[in-house]
Amino acid sequence: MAELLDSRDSGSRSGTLYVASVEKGFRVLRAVRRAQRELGRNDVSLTEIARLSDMDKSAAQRFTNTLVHLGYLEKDARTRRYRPGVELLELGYSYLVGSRLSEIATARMVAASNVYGTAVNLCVQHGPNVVYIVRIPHENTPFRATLIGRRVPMFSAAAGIAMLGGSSDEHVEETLARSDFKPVTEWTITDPDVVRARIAAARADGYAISDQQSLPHEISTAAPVLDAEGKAIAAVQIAVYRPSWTLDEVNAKIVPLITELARTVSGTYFPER
Amino acid sequence: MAELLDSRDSGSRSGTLYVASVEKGFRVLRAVRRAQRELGRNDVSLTEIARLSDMDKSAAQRFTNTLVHLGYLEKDARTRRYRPGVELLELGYSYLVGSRLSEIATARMVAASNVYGTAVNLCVQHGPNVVYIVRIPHENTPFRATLIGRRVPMFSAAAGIAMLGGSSDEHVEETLARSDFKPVTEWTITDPDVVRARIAAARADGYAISDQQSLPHEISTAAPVLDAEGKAIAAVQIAVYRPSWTLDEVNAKIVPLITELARTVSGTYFPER
DNA sequence: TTTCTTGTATTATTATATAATATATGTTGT
DNA sequence: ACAACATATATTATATAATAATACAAGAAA
Repeated sequence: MAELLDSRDSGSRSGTLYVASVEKGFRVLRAVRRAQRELGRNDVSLTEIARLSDMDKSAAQRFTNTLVHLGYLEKDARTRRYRPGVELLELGYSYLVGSRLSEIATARMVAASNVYGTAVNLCVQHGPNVVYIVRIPHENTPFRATLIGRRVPMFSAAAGIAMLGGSSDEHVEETLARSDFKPVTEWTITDPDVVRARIAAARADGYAISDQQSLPHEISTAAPVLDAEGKAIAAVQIAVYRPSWTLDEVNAKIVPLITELARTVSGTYFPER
Repeated sequence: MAELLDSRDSGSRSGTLYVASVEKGFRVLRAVRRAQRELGRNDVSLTEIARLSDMDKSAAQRFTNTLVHLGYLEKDARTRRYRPGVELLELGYSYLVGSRLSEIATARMVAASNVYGTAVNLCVQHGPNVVYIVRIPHENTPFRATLIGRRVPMFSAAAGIAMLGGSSDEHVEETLARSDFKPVTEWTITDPDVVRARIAAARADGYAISDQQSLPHEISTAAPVLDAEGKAIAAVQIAVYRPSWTLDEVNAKIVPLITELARTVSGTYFPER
C-alpha cells in the first residue's frame, strides 16, 4: 500500500513538498483529543502526549512548546498539563463563516426548531463520517448533541443514510468501504447489507429514520439537501427522544417537517432548480 | 522588542524548542482567514496566500500542499484555489467538548432563550478580544451572531465590559493596553477613559449594556460568570435588536434575566460558593 | 498566435529539526 | 522526613529534512 506512493512524488505525504513538522504539530493536537476520548480527561501530561502521538519525549516537548506559544494549547503552570486552547475555535470559525450553506440554512432551521420544539441540525459528509456544521439546540438536548464539529459514522446516522440515499452507487460503496461498522450503541445496525437496504429505502422515500443508532433514546430523522443535479451535499436532521416521542409520532409529525425543510434549503441554495 | 528575546532561550519563539514550520503552517491558515476578512472571498489562490502570509511562492506551495493532505485546506481542482477544510471543525470541537463551563451553561441558556425569545451567548476573554463559545440563536438572529469562535474587541462588547468589571484593575489595564480602540460601528466608544468609566459602572451594577457597539441595531446586555473568589471567568450575553426593543425595555426585562442567569451558571460551576 | 501570469516539479545547499543526554523538579511510598 | 522514582526542562552535536532558486508547464489575457 505505502509502496504504491513514490516517495519522491512531490505532491504526496513525503517528498520535498510535504512538511512533516506541520503534520507532527497536528498529531499532538489529535493526541490531546484522543486523551479526551480514551482517557476521559481534558488535561494531558507531556509523557501521555508522547505516548498518544507516538513521538519520543523530545519531540513532544518541542511541539507542545510551539503550540502553547501559538495559543492552540494551554499549559497549566501548576500541574504542567496541557489542554486545548481557545485559539482552536478561530480555525473552525474560518470554515463556518465561509459556508454559504450554513448561512442559508441557519435561519430556516431556527424557524423549524420552533414548530415542534425540537433541536435541528445540519451536517455534511467527511470521509466515513457525518460532521455537524449547524446545530439549533432545544430544551433537554444533551450537551454532546449541541456541539459543532461532532462526528458520527455515516452508516449509522440518519443523516448519513439520507445523504447516501442521494448519492451515486459508487459513492455509497466508496463510503461503506471506508466504514468500520463498529457499533455505537447496543442497537447500532452493523450489517453492511442491512445498511445498503436502508440506503435504498432512503433513496425511495427521500428521508431516513435512525432509532437509537448513535445515542440511546434518540430517534433521529434526516433528509438530504440536494444540488442542481439531485445529488446530496448535506442533510438536515431532527432528533427527538424516547419515551416522549414514539416512532409513529415521528412519522406523522417530524417526517413532513424535515422533508419540507430540506426542500426549502435545497431550493434556496440552488435557486436555478 | 525582538532583541529582548534571547534567541537561545529554549522556551521561546525561537531556539531548539520552537518548531518554526508548525507556525508557518498556521500562518497559511490565518492567511486564508485574512482573505475572507479583507478580500471578502472564501477561496484563495496560491499567490494570494504567499502574499497574505508573507512567504515566498515555494514556501506557500509546500505548506498548502501539506495542509490539503491533512484535510485542513480544500483545493478546487478546476480553479486551483484553496478554501478552509471541514477537518478544521474537529480542532474547535476538541476545545468545546472539554469545556465544563459550556456544558453547565448550555442547558440553562436554552431555557433562558425561551423566556423572552432572544438569542443567548456565552463568551470568554482571549487577549484583547471576547470569543463566543456557546450560542443559542433565535429567530431573526443575524448569521454572524450565530457563529462559535467569533471574536469582538473587549472594549466595545457588553460581555467584555462586564468581564472587566469583574476583574482586577491590573487585568483591566493589561487588557486595555493590548486593545487598539478601532471603531467597529459608527457608534463604537473609542475613548479609553469612557471605557474605564463603563467598566467601573459594570463593576458596581453587576452587568453591562452596549448600544450598537459591535453590530448596528444590536443592544447587547451581559453579566459576568464569577469564580469562587468573585473574579470573572466568562460572561453570558443577550442581544436584542432595535427598533423592536428599546433601552428602557432592555433595562426592565433583559437585565434581571441576564444577571439571574449569570448567578445560576456561576453557582453551578463553583458549587462551594 | 504571442505574451504574461500563475501553478507545478526538481535540485543542491545548509539551516533547522532532531534525539541523546544531563539536570531540575515534583510525586509517591515507607 | 527521607528515599526512590517519575516526570519535566534544558543543552548540544549531528544529519535529516526544510529550504529557495530555478526550470518547466499550464492557463489567462492581449
